[in-house]
Amino acid sequence: MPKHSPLARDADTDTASKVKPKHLDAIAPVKVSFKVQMLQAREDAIVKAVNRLLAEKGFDLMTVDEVAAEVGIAKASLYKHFSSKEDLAAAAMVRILGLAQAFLASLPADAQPLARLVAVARWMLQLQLAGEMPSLPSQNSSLRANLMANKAYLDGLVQVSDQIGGWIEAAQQDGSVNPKIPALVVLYTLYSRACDPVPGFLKAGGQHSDEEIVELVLSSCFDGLRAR
Amino acid sequence: MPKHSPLARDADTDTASKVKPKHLDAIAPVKVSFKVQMLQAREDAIVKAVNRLLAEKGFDLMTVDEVAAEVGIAKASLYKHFSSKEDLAAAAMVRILGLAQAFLASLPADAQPLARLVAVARWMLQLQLAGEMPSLPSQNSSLRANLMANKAYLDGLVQVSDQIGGWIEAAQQDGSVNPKIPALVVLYTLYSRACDPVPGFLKAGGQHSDEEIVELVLSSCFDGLRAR
DNA sequence: GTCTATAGACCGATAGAC
DNA sequence: GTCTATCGGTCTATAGAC
Repeated sequence: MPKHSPLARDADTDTASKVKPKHLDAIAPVKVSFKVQMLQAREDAIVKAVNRLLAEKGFDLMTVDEVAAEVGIAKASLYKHFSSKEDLAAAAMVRILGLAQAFLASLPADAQPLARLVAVARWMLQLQLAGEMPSLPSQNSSLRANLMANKAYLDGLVQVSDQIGGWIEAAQQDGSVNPKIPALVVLYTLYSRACDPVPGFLKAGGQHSDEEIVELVLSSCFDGLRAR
Repeated sequence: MPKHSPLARDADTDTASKVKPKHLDAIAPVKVSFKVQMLQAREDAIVKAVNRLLAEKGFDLMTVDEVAAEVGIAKASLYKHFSSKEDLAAAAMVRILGLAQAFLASLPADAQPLARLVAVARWMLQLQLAGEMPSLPSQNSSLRANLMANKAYLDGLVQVSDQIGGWIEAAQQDGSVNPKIPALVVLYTLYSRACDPVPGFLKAGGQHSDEEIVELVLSSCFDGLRAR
């Protein structure tokens, strides 16, 4: 779990804490950097593998042995980076939240609020269809407790929610989103596109391309089933 | 789960198959009937317990020991009725499908197609909020295989889907449901209300009553998020 | 020679099955 | 009530860097 340097560092769980004390950098800066880069690269590989497995089988059916095998390292080495299976899942969620923040920031500055919301939903659906959206069971309480104790996760979630929440309110004020629906309901409805089973069913049916599926689900979400 | 009369029933795995051959009924009809009733009552208690636990914790987190404890019988007795954990889940699904069929049949004969669809969605949401909607992970492959091999489940699913599917097509023809959305997408969208996480989130938030939650989700489902 | 990180055996608990 | 498999988590012997 956390490797603290002898110098005053506050708790952190990742490899960055393995960096040499700064006064030694002048002696062998390249080497240290390389070592750290290797560790970070491996951590990244671990998180990506976890992400993929979470998307494919879900938390309960994912085993730590599988993760280790997929990364190609020993299970004990996993526990040098992450102290529990829950931590692995949390790291995957933090990664996704980071990707989400990057996506939100990449939207054109002149985009209308509603267009932004649609773009967010589309992004989540595409990610899900690509098998890259980790979906955690909301029922597992030990997992929930772990997530709620994870600062990086909570921070990311709050930031993303605040940003999207602002767009929802703006869209309701400019009249493009139904103002009768509480903003929180709109937010949850958008979030739930990340674990919507409909895209998977349609994909399994084989009648539609991924693009068609995304647009169909977006249409049912924003326009509703009732005729307009 | 449907209880067939001793007359004209085909092979099945549940207790009903333990019924005495018909020609013996005249000899000791009361006794047999009582015995069978006890077995059926216990089976019913088992399936209801499974249903509740599936709704509460999901398939993966539900243990067979829990089921036995909840029913108040020995675990071994469970295996007299159902040969595997997957079978238990399948029985719960068959029961729910039976309830669904009864509900569909109870709708007034003069109800419009769209009104029927809304009623179905409302029924699923109410069941979910009441903690009585078993939701199975669509990822677990052994469970899926077991369900797909279960005739009673498939039959029930097909019957319900056919009935609702007919209403969807009628609603699209009378112009009340968007005809641009394939009927299958509409059907899946309705089904997915059974495992929609939004009601649970809203309930956990405590800002809305169950009735409000149902109507909010119905509105977002049928009217969409976009303003009309 | 010392020190660290790893790989793979290992353990305890638990769940499904009978 | 027992048996077996599996999973999360740990321990130890070793290989390699310095």
